[in-house]
Amino acid sequence: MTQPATDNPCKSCPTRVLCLASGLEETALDSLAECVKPSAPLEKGKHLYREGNRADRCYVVRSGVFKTFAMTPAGDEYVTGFHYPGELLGVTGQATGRHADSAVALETSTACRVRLDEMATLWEIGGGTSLMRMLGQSEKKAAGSQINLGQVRADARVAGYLLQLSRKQQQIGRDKRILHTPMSRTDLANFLGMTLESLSRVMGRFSKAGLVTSRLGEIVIERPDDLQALALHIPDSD
Amino acid sequence: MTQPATDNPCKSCPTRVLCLASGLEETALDSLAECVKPSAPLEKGKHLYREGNRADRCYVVRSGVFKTFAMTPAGDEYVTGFHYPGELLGVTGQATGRHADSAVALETSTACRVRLDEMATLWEIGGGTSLMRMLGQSEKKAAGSQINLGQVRADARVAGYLLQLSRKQQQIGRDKRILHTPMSRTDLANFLGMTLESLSRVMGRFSKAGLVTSRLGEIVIERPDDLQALALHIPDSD
DNA sequence: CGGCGCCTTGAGGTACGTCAACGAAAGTGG
DNA sequence: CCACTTTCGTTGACGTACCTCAAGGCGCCG
Repeated sequence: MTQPATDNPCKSCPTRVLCLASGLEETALDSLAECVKPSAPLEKGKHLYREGNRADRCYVVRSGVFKTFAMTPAGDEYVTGFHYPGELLGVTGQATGRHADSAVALETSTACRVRLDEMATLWEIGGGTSLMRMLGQSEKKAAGSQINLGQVRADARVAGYLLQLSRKQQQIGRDKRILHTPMSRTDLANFLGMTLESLSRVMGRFSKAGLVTSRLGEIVIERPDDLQALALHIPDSD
Repeated sequence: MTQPATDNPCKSCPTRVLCLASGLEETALDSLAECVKPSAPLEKGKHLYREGNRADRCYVVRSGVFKTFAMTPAGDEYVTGFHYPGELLGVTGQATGRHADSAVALETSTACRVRLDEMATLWEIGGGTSLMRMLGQSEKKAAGSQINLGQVRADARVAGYLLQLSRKQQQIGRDKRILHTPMSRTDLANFLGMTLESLSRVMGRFSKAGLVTSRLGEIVIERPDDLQALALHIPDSD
């Protein structure tokens, strides 16, 4: 980095190409930085927002990983997704003005706030299409998950999700073979609609077959083509 | 209706309270009608848009029901959702500029087009919060489906979806007990991640137990509480 | 060392997929 | 108007993948 430290967090943001800043003139970034404020780092386990909170803003993941989930009246947790840099969070809350899910950091993470009442200016400075693009990605990811969860076989659901994560890694400029997975097996199984034991067995089978190797907090894809054959093709859910 | 026929389709729209028009001043509706054009009625089986088409707009269902789906390279169809009046369609296409799914009318239906390049004016006339509200509902619906599909038992998935439809019926001002279901069993089973036969058996069991009665193209919920007990509670997915 | 998460591994039951035959409704042609 | 075909939904028998219950490694921290 030869350029000096700037007080504009958008100009120095590592994920700006994924974000609202994408496609904006350099000069518009100053205006953008007034609508979009990065949060202080949230440590593992800290909430970005909670179910029931007022939802007068939404968020963009800047670094780290977040988990979103909802509770049943019985107190069971239902994981609705894992969210990597460049992804929108908290949009569901805009339906009613109160968040319908909770978001918690799975490791030290940061997110940018976008206030709802600043969005009009966001459109004025030309960030509207970026916003729509991100919303589209968010819906597309949801649709991809939907198809993936529709799969009957547990192997297919796991393989499909690993590939989705792989695409995400590639999109944020990392090695697509190395999946960064700070979530617990419990959460992952919950999200994929299976039991902890089933997920463990599937991963065991994948490892034994040489499809993947799993270290602590990461999974390495060794043979993507074979995984692809197990999963059905998901319409590019980046 | 005592008022004369108007050439502003938004003012005469039966679903305007669900739509972008909600919350707008009466005077702003004229501006809104310039951004939002209703389509001619689409007959059953006609496409609103197709996978791969340019996505320079999105849609709001005005009447009828649409099915969205994607194809695998193998040619299998994957149903991603059924969409009732007041729901947004085609947002996923904004991610890349090309539609990632196809939308087809399940009965004679209409939808309003919202051109992407008109959205800036939509924000100017105050429709931005309505748009965000609708986007939020769309995401919320997706999250609800996600949780529902995460259910292991087929009974729970079916019960959960019937209740979701029930809420939708109520929202659009119809009897919440009577579900309007123009989709084929095949499509419904596909969407719910089970086989035709399983769905048939589940419905048979529900009918025999007196939980529902199913006529042609509609399902009547007789004992919502018992259905609720079968489904886990889904966070209000209106 | 002992307690506690977190994950793995094992044994057994069952819900759902698969295959296949049947029935009912709707569109077609004579 | 009635056989024919086609589509769609129901019902049955059987196998299997996954859930359930339960016990057993590991790593972490007191």
